[in-house]
Amino acid sequence: MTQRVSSPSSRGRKAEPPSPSSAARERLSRWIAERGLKATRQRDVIVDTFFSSSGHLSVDELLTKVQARDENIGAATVYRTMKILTDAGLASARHFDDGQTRYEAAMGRHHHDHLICTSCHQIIEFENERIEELQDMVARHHGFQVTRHKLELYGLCKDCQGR
Amino acid sequence: MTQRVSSPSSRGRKAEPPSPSSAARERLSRWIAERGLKATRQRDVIVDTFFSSSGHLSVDELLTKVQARDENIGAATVYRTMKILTDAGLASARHFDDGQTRYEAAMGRHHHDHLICTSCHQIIEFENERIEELQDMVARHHGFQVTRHKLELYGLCKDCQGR
DNA sequence: CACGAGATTGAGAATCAATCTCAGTTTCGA
DNA sequence: TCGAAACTGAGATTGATTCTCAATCTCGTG
Repeated sequence: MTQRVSSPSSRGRKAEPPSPSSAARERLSRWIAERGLKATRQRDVIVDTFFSSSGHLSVDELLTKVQARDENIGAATVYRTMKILTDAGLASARHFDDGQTRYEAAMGRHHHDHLICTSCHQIIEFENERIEELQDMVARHHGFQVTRHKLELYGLCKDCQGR
Repeated sequence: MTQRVSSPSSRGRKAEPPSPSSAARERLSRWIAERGLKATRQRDVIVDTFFSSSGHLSVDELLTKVQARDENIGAATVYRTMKILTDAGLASARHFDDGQTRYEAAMGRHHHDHLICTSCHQIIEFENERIEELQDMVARHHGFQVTRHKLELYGLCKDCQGR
């Protein structure tokens, strides 16, 4: 909210640094081309903003950042674009218990779960192979074929426990 | 939707079995009395309907059943009553990925997690002490103090895999 | 048993996130 | 350059849940 993307005082020059998300952007171009979609300025701004951010962004947070760059971009377009990004496997949607969909970059990332601080809303990611194995065991035991799972631990992070 | 509670062809005889929910109802009376709330006919109907059902009921499903007994009871009252039941620790709210809050009876039940069939929407409960332990380990490792967690495995149940 | 303060109720309005509609705009291959 | 088809923004709509409020009900007290 108070966070603002420091607009790089572009003076026409576009330094073109090898952004870490360039691979994602390429993949998106391909995805878009492959199915007859179209590349648009709005999508570029949204995708760019999304990949230059980190963490688990809600649509609202993303919209705010996006509108700091182009105030005319509407919420519907952000929703639509994030859906495309998700379909393309470049972002993944998360539904924590605050009723808002949050997105995180997914470029070749390994599956992981989350620790969520209910006080400061910090989100920590973790992976635990052993837990995954046990989950598979449980599923197998019930004849279930699991396609995805969700493991979320809610509580107080280190910093929020004293207070 | 097409599912209907098979009315047990009651023929007048009501064996009066020591309902498993009577303890819950007593606890609720106490809870209500303790904080100056009031017992009402609507609440009785809702609570009764809830405890005579099994599984993970959505508010909508519960409302339908409730209105079969008293068509004048409104949705708001069902929402309000389930909130009380939850606060009293007699029901617990679950938020699976279908955007509806579902409630299950909680009377002295042990914590458990869920396997959810994305095809027939069957929900299977399970407990796994080992997973809980590992979760605690992960939390500890991050200095987190976990207050609750959510583990849901989505996929196809045994019956839905062939089809 | 009647009273009455305060809790409860139902209906509809209000919220909130997310989706849909639609008329005007933009993209991109021919 | 053209035009079919995809996009876009604004505002309407949906769906779940909560809120508002006037009318009603509950329950301890006299």
